[in-house]
Amino acid sequence: MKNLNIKDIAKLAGVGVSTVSRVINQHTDVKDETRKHVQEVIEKYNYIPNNSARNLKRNESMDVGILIKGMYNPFFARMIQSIEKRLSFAGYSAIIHYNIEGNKDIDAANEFILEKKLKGVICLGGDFDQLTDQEIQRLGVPFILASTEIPEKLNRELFSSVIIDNEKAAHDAVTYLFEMGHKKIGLITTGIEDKSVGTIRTQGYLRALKEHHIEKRENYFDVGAYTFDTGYEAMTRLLGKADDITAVFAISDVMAIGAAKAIYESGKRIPEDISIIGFDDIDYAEFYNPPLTTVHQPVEEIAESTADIMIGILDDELKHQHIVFDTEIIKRNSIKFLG
Amino acid sequence: MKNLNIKDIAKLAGVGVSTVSRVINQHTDVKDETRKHVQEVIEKYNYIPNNSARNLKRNESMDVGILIKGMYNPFFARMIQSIEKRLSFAGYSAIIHYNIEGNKDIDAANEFILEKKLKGVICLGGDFDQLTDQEIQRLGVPFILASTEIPEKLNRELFSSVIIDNEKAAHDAVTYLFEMGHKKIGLITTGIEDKSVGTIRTQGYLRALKEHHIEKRENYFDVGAYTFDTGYEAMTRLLGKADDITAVFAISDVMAIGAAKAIYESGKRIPEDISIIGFDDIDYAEFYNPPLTTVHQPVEEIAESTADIMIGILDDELKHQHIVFDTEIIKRNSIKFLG
DNA sequence: TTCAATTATGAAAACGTTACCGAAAACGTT
DNA sequence: AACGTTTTCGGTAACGTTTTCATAATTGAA
Repeated sequence: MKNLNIKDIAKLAGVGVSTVSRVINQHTDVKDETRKHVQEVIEKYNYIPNNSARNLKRNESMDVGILIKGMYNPFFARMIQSIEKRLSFAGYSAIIHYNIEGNKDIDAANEFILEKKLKGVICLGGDFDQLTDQEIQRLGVPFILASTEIPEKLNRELFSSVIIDNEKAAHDAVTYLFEMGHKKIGLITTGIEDKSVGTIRTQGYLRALKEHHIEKRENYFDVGAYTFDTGYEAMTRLLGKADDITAVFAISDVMAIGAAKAIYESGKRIPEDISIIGFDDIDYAEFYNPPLTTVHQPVEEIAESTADIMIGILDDELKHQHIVFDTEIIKRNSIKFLG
Repeated sequence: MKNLNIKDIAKLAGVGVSTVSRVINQHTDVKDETRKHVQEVIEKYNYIPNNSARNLKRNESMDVGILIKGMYNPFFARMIQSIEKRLSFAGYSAIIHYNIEGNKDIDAANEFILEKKLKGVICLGGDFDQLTDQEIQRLGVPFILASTEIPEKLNRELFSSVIIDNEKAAHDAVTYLFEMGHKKIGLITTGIEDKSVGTIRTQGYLRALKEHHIEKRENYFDVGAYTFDTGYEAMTRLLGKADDITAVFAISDVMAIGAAKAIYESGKRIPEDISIIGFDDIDYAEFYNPPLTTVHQPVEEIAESTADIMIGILDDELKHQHIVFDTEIIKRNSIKFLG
């Protein structure tokens, strides 16, 4: 029972193929009567148009790519799901690809697009500091950066972004720590040199310190890579070289929780001996013991905006735009008030 | 700068289109000399064959679908990533789709395949108890069930599966609880009526009870839906109607962690007052406080096997097969020894 | 009724590949 | 040199759509 094609349907319905095509694509120039009849035949024989043929003719696909930077990460995992849901509802497919490798995030995107003839690309995370307007234009499809840092030199009409203000969020987090009486504040971050999200959050930390006249101490820093393990290791080192800290700011919840394990293993308690604040507000944070104080990113909204922008642009109803969502400190029980 | 096609390359290389096609597809019947020359031209002009045209001609795609049952779930999220990695390495794309809806998991798969002309489908979770051999055959593509329960009546040559023995794993978990001195053991599961994973794990629990001559008590059960929230709610109810339990077995780590929160809020401690054992061994478990004792599923291996089977079958090097991985109880600190 | 304007339809030419088929070229054997 | 084999190659017909173009059917105005 081979699959029917448009010709078969045309014959079955007693019309020409172009009429069937018009019905499928909801063109207006077909008589209501014939439209209904053709639709019935399509229904009856369960005909599904061949996507490859359609894509070939139209020279495009209905696929949008999601390129994810880095290893497994619950925050991105959550975003992917919401994006896919919305994309799929609008008739698009999500093709996901994890870009584990290094720094050429834009090249990865480009290859991805060319190979799969994608209609658009969404990047989750990644470092685009070297990105140029030219490169974006060469991509040739709507390009959205989500949950990353946006280089300022870029022409903002060429792409969309949906992000948070990482510098401010980090600043607020350590300010909150300060308000709770903490002055010796450790930092578990992911970078200090580049222009990545981690570095920007580090800058927020630094600004808050300066603002409250707290001296910056090199031995209060350590670096991980957005995983439980590396958070654990970073904290272990921190405990060794900075045993006087009363609080630590980890720039991701998973690192915060990794760090917590190191704290417990060192015989200290949270928050009695060391306070800790995370970043992201993954659902695990609320259920951690003690419930983790953290800066909340509206994942769901970020994901939905991202998808909606892509859909809007693809449907020609939207131009590129740049959204920055507010973050919020969710106060739970991992921070002690020092008075 | 429109994209080049195979004809352009043929002209540029001074050969026929079929020769270029042969080079692209690594056919053997082309002289080494010409092959090299054509390859150089392809390289030079950065030519990428049009996938739609190729798929149309070959009447197939290079896409394999991943259909995921239920809402966001860190266990599946992790599997998706590993499967995608491997699939992508072998030249296939992963098209993911979350099948939130009800029970017609096979219909979802079928529609998915037809619409996207998928080369194969992998289902993560889902309930296939109503599935028939006929339906599988009608799918027409390699079909792999992962991390779910496999109905016995099915002809095992028609599909692959990679699973664990849920009944035994659950049985082992509560047996371990028994060996640690527990006799009043609560259960947080997801179902008791159907043929789902949850029900099978419930049966393992029941068998262990019987084996150790522990009376089954209806008020020791409660039901959630694989989320933190529902685990929390289930435990809250359990605490109300069964305040004498000394341990609880949650059939997923996220429900266990949700349950833990309810336990803490009731003023009890883990494991001093109530012991808890989870299922899955998601990475949260190791980093939870206290580290959660749980039954470990080899996610990575399950994912890799799943992908490898799909690739093997697609490349005609493998037949359908059925793998069941061993689980293992990871003893951490959420269980008290009652003596 | 007649003609122009509009609407509805079908035929056929693409879109960029692959694969079949036959022919040319290269090779070996006598 | 003549022949049969084998290797290498090019022409071309599909694959199932969409879209353009021409034409047939319908409508409206005179």
